Amino acid sequence: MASKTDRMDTIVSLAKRRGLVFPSSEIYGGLRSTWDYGPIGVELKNNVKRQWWRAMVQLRDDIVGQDAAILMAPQVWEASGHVAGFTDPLVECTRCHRRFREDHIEADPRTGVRHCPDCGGELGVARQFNLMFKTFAGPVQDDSAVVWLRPETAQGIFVDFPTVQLTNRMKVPFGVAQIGKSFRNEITPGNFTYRTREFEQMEMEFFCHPDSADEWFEHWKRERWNWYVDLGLREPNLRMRPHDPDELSHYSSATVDIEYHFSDPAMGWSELEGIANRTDFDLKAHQQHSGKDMSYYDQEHDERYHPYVIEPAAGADRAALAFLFDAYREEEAPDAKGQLQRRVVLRLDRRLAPYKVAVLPLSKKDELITVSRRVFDLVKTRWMAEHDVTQSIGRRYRRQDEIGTPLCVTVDFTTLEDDAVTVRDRDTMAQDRVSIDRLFTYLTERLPL
RNA sequence: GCGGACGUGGCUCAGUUGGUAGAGCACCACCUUGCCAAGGUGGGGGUCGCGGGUUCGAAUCCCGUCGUCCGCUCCA
Repeated sequence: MASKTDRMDTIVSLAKRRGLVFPSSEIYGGLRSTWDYGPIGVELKNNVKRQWWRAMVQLRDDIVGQDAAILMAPQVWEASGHVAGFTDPLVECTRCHRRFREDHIEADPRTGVRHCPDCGGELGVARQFNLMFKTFAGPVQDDSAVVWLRPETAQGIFVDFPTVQLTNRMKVPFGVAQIGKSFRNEITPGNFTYRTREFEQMEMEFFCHPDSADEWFEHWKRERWNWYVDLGLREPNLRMRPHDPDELSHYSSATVDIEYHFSDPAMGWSELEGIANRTDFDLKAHQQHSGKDMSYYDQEHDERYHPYVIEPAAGADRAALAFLFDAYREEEAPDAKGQLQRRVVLRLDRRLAPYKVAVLPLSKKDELITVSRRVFDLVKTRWMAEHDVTQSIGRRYRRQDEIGTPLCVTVDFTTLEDDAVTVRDRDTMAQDRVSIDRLFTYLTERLPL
C-alpha cells in the first residue's frame, strides 16, 4: 500500500494544485487513463517537445520533420503487422482469476484443457485483445468504413518515405522525425501520465545502409542518453536496458530501452524511450502490400536497396513526468524571522521551465504595479512570463519555486528612483540589481534556448 | 477485464446509533507589512463522485455505475 509520502502522490498533488495536469472530464467523474495538461503543464510538455525537435531536427542536417495524419488507410496496419501482431489472446483462470497470454500456456495433450500455472484451475476461453482503437470513417458504420487510430507515429514516416526522400533530395543515411498522438488500448493503464491509452510520441526513423545499421544503433543510443542528461536528468537515475530476444517487438531485431528510476516504489526503473533496429521490415512490408517500390537508389554507388531503420521512440508524457520527478526538491529555507521553512522547488532545466520569468511588484501600490506591468509587457514579448501581484513577496517567490520559474524580477520602491529591478535566481536565491535598460540582455544571457 | 481498499468545498480532513453539512489551508476584497509562505477585517464556494432504491427523512443503509489506488498483465 502506497503511503502519503510516496513521491508519486506528491507529484500528482503538486500537478493538480498548480494546474499542471489533472483528470480529464472530471465534472463527469473522469475517464480512466485520460489527463489534461493545464496552463503550466502544457508549457512544460511543449518545452520537452521543443527541445526534442531542436536536438533532432533543427540542429541536425541529416534529419527532417513531418506531421502525418493520425487516421491512415487500414492496409497500413495490416502491412505493419499491427492488426495481427498487436493482438494478445488472453485467458483467465476460472478459479483464481489470474490472466495469462494464451500462447504461453500449453494445453493438456489428452483432454485439450488448459490449466492455470498458479492454482491448477481450469482456464476460460481465450479472448482476443487488439491494442488498437477501432473506429469508423464516414456515415456508414460497417466493415468497409473501419479505420484505426494509429498505435505509433512511425508508420506515417514509412509510408511517406519515398515522397520525403525525393521531394527533399535526402540521401541515405537520413532521418525523419515526428511528434504526435498515438493510441493504444492498454489492458491496464496507470501510474498517472506514465501509461495512458492516448499518449504523445516523439519518434524518429533513421534510414541507413544495412551494413551500417549497428553503427547507427550505437550512435542513437549515445545521442538519446545524452539528450536526457543534457536536459538535467541525473545520470544515476538513468540506465540502458537491452531487450531479451523473447521480448522484442514483431518488427525489431534489437532494442534498447532508456529507463529512468522513478522515486516511487510502484514504478522504480521504467522505460522512457526505446531505441530499436527495425531492419527493413517496414519498408519491405509496405512494398509488398502496396505494390509500390519502397527501395532507395544510391546513385553514387549505383546500388539499390531497402534501408535499415534505427528508431529512437520516446514518450513526450513520460519524458515530462521524468523531468518533473527529477526536478522535484523539498528544501529548507529561512523565512523573514530566520526560521527554517519547507521550500518546494522544481529545479527544472531552464529550457524546460514553464515560465521563464515572474515579474513581481514588491507591494500592490499603484505606482509599483504600473512599473511592474511595464516590465512584464517587455519581458513577455520574448519569454513565457507571469505577473503576480497577490500576497507577500516571500509567498510569491515560493509559488514560483514550486513551478520551477528560474528568474523572478522584483520591482520595489527604489525602482521608482533608479529604474533598476532585483532579479532573484531560483537555484541560488541570489539577487542581482539590474537596470531596466539592461534587463533584456541580462535575461537573454541566463535563459538558453 | 478479475479480486481488494477507497471517493465529503481547489487541497487535507471532521461529521456521533440515518434527521437535510463543518474546520484548517487555499481563493477574493480592503487594511497592514515591505525581499523569501501561513498579520487583521470581511467575503465567495459543497444537492457529500453519479444514478436508483429503502425510509416520514440518507453524506451516513442497499444495488448499480464512474473514477482512484494496490495486485494479475503491458510498454512510448
